[in-house]
Amino acid sequence: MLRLNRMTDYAILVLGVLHSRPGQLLSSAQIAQHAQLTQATVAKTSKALVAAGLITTMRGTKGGCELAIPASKISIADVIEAIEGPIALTACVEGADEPCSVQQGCFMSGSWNQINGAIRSALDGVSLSDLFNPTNLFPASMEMPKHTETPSQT
Amino acid sequence: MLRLNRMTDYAILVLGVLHSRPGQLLSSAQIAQHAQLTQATVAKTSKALVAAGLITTMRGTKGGCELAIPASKISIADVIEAIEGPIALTACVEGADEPCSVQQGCFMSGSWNQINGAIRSALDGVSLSDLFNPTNLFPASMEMPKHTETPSQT
DNA sequence: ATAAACAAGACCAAAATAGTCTTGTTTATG
DNA sequence: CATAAACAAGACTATTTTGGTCTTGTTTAT
Repeated sequence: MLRLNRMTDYAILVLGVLHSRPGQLLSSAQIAQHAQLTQATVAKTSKALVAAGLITTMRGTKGGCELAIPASKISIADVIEAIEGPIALTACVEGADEPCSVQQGCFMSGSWNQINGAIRSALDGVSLSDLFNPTNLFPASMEMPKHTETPSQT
Repeated sequence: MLRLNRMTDYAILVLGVLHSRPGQLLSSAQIAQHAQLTQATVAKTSKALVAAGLITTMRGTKGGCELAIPASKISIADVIEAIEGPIALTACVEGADEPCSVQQGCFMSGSWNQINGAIRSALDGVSLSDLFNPTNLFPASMEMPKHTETPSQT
């Protein structure tokens, strides 16, 4: 199972809380309460989101966080990259120092770029507002009972 | 970074070795030698590949492994699923027992199916033979120097 | 009967991840 | 100016996951 870090999951939650309260500066403690996380975990998550430019923070009393850009402009890929780094399936080569210890192994190489590109565009194609309002993604087709009329069947 | 398990990487190597010697029964020790892995690791990898029906094994002296189906019929998705289980990015819900501990969190839900579907088809679209012969994927365009004529530029 | 191979699972080690804690800096307010 | 509330940064620990090994058992050709 390819799976997201739990921290990425938390990041989505945090962004979701901020999204649900547009224009408000929320302290990490408030976010923690809404997302049912500890303040420390929210703070840790926020750090990466700030670094990635997805949220902005104000320090001092009355400080807090808010979305830096609208949720519709933030893709899932952005969040994953903010927390987990570049999106790429790696095989054979992990870093770059050891190209490949096996001669026979490196018949591949090029194809991963193709695969990674496809995955990235899949993740890039869904914004946080899509995620938070799933109806955006299902414009009246799909999941419909069979007996209901469907506009245009695939 | 979304990354493959190292075991999945090994599985691709093992399949690559088998693919490079079609029709031969190779013992796990032989595969290990070619893939520069230990016999034990190859055996562990093979177990999952057998369970997934990607390779077949013969027991006893003269026993060994071979591809159960041609490499062109095995997709990257097949290999990943064989080793890592179902392909799906999970967020919010990990398993199924605890639907979501956060009310505000589960505004999402549906969209992940969309995302997962896209990722799966990306991984499904590349077979092992594509991976082993990357030229299949680059039918004379892409990575070409600018000054060379390109059939149809995007 | 024996040896070479796979089968299966227990088990340990190592690495990655999650989570906590401490210390420091910024800023509004009385 | 002092204080309290908030973010900032990073060290540190614990947990979980992953990787790898080992042992025992079964199958089969010679």
